[in-house]
Amino acid sequence: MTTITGPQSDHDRYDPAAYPRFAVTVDVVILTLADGALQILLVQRGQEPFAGMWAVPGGFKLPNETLGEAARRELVEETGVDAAVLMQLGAYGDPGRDPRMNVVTVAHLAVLRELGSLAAGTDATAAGLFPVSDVVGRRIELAFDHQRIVRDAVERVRSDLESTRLATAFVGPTFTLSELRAVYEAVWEVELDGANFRRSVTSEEGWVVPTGKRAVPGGEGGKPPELFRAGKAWKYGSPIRRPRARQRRRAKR
Amino acid sequence: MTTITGPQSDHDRYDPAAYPRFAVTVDVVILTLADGALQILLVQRGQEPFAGMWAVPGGFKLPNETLGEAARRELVEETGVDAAVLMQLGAYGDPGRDPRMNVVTVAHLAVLRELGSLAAGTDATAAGLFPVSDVVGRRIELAFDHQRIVRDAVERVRSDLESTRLATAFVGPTFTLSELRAVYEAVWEVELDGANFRRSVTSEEGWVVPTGKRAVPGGEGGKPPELFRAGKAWKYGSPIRRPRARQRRRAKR
DNA sequence: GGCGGTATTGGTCGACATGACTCAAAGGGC
DNA sequence: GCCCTTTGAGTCATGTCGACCAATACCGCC
Repeated sequence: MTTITGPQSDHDRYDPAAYPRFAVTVDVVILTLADGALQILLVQRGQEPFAGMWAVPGGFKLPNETLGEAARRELVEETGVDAAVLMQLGAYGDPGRDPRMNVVTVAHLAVLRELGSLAAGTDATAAGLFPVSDVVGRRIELAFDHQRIVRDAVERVRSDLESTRLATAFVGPTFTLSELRAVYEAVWEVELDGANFRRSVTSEEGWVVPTGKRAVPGGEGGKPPELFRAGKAWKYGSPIRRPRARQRRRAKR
Repeated sequence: MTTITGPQSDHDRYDPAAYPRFAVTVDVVILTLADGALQILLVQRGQEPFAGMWAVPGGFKLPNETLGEAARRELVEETGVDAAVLMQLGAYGDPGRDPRMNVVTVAHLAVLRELGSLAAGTDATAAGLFPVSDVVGRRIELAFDHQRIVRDAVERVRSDLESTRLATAFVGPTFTLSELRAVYEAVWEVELDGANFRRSVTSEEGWVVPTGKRAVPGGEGGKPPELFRAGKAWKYGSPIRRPRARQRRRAKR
C-alpha cells in the first residue's frame, strides 16, 4: 500500500461531547397491495408541526435498539403484523426538516401482504390506506419531507422487484402465479403475459417452489391453479425483466 | 381510501425534548482503481477508541448542512478532490458501536478516478490506499463497524456497475474502452471480451459518446484507441451484464 | 348434462441478444 | 522491414424473450 500523511479524520479531533446533538427517528413506509394498486399506510398527525396532515408512521430510536429493531417496533405498533419484509431505505437529514429540532430520520420500507384489518388501537388519531399514486401525484400532501421518502420507497420497490424475491412479500405464504404476476403488474403498471411469466419464474432455480397443492378457482371460474411458495435465495439472476421501452398499458377488457 | 382509528405515531406523543440524543456522523468509503484492483482510502486513528487502527474517514454532521454536504466536506478534506460520484449507502446505528456515546453514522460511497497524489495535509496521522480485498478478507482490521460498511460499499459498487454509469466515475473525463473495461474486470474480478464489450456499450444510446479523438498507444504499442466521454443518463437498460454462472477467471497470459 | 366463459398451462415461432471466435487495421521497438 | 502489440469490425451458433396459439379444467347458467 501507499502511506502518506494527510488530514486526520475529525472523528476524534475535538471533544466528542462538544458536537451537535440530534434526535434520530425511524420512519416506516408500509406498502401493500389492494384493489390492484400499490397502497401506503399513513397516519394523521395530532400535534404541531404539521398537525392534521398525513405522514409516514415513525418514532424515535432508542439507544439500546438497532435501527432495524426500532423500525420493526414501529411497524408492529401500527399494523400488529410482524411477518413482513423490512429493509432500510436511507437517511434524511436536511437542515430544518423538522422545525422543532435537529432530526435525522432513517427511512425504512416494509412490504406486507394485503392486511385485512389494521390493528385498531386506542388512540383517536386516524390511520388510512392510500394509493401511492395519490401521494406521488401530490393529491395528498404529506408532512415533513415524507413526500420525497415515499417517492424513493416506490422507486426502490419498482427496482428491487426486478432483481430480488421482493414480490413474494406482497402475497401470502403460498400463492398462485397469477397472484404473483398481479404484484408485478400493479407495481410496474404494465401487463405481463401469463405464459411467459410462468416460464420465467419457474425456470430460475429456487425462485418459486411448487407445493403440489392447488387453489380453488375464483368466482370467475378457470382451471385450479398450482400453489407455490417462495424459495430461499433473496437475490436472483434474472427473475422477471421489466418492460423497458414500449410499455403496453393494460389493453383489452 | 379506508380510514380506521389506530395507534398514533409516537412522533408527537410526548415531549420531544425528552427523547434520547445522538451524535450523527458521516463516513465516506472512498474507492478508486490502482494496480488493476479496487482500492480504498483509510485513515489511522490517533485517539481512543480504536487508537492506531485503520478506519474509514468521517466526521460529525453539522446542523446547517445536509448529509450529502457533510460527506462531500469530508471527501474534500481527505483527498482534495471534489469531482467525484458521491452517494449514500445507508445508516448504521447499532447500540454500542461507539463506546463513547450514542452515534448513528450515515455511510457514503465516493468513487474517484485514480488519485495521483493524495492531498498531503498538515496532520501527522497517516492515510493510505489499501486493496479492498485486504479489508474484506479481514487481513486489515478496521475500527468500529467499518468492516461491515466497507463490505456493503463494495457490494453496492459491484451491483451498480451493472445498471448505472458508475464505471465512468473510475476513469477520467475522456477514456478509452479498454480503460472502461478494466474497471469492470477489476471490480468484478472477471475477464471480459473486448469486442463484445465494445458492442454492448456502444449499442446502448447515450451510454458512451465518441469524441472523435484518439489516444496515443501505450508502451506496448497497438492501434491508437478512440476516446469516449460519458453520456448523460445515469441509469441504463442493460449496459454490461455481469457474468453469472461460470466466471472465467483471467485465463491466458 | 351441455354450453359459453375464464383462467391456467404447455407449446411454437421469429426477433434479438449474447458469448466465442476470426481477422484486418494501425501503431511501437528493434 | 519484421514481429510484437492493441484496437475494432465481423461471423456464427446458441439462448432468451415477447407474441401468440391451443389444450385443460374449472365456473355459472340454461
